[in-house]
Amino acid sequence: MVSQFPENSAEIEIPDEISGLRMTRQRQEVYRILQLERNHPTANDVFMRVKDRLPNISLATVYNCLEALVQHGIIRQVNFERESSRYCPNLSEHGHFHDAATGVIHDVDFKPGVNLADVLNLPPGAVIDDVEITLRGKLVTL
Amino acid sequence: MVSQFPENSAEIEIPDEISGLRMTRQRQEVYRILQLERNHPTANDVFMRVKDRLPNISLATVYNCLEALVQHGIIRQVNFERESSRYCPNLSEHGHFHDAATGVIHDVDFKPGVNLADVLNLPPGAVIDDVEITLRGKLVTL
DNA sequence: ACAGTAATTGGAATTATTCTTGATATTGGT
DNA sequence: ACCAATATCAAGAATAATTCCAATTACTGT
Repeated sequence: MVSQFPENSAEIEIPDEISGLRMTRQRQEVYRILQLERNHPTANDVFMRVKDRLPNISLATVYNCLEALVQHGIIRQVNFERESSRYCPNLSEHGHFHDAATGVIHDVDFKPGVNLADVLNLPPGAVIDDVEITLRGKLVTL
Repeated sequence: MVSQFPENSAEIEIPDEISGLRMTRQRQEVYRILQLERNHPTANDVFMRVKDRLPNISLATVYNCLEALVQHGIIRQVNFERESSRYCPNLSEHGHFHDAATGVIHDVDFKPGVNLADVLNLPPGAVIDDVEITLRGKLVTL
């Protein structure tokens, strides 16, 4: 089953299955919110938004859906300090800039052709599976 | 007051005050553990270790001490995913390599002369206060 | 020594997240 | 289409790290 409500202009088509994960109605709606809200929502943010469409969904289900999507590499889980986890659908390898003034989190792309080993003194024999770069600072209006 | 127990070979002298923070007995002992245990202990790890010397210390105090030390820039707080916070006395700007096999966390230094703006497409006007780089992977014996 | 401030304790409270259990839904085989 | 097996969901209880709070205790400057 693909998404209902084609009357909504912000509609996003989500298939029945993504990389081996069966996209149930709940997972579709959770995923849709992430596509629409590009501001790195928390599980609770997603929960509140998704209730518009699925009034009976539970927070536990939102957590389950997010976990399933993360596990299948469909979305990314992002953590800042000890704050609640945030989720983003941007799969390209990227970092995050956390604006201290506004609290807004901006995606930061790597410049092409950059190699980590050029920048860091990695321990010998280190094979990197995952990189996480977080910047904190302010946006100064020029 | 400086540290008692000079008979301990692993003794580390800790002054009465560090960068404006009064070093109480509890803060001294917490800080000492961090200097001795360079393996990024959690608050609870520190708590258990520090009880050898201060049997009546409370976990809340360990948290308070760690917070005071972090706030005064004497130690750094490091977070991995949603795991409990870890603490390290290495103040030089560095990243962390998390060995998935052993769970050990290695400090990773930046190569000299590297500028973040060379590597990342920062949003215009971004002033960076803090950088956090975490790598996850395995150490392969060559 | 005294008053005022800061730090410590121990336990309760908080918060994000996970777990558990029973109900629902979906799939594949016949 | 029907049934059994499996997967998912919902609701609330449980957990774990951390913070908060109120009552002592320690330290500081005068």
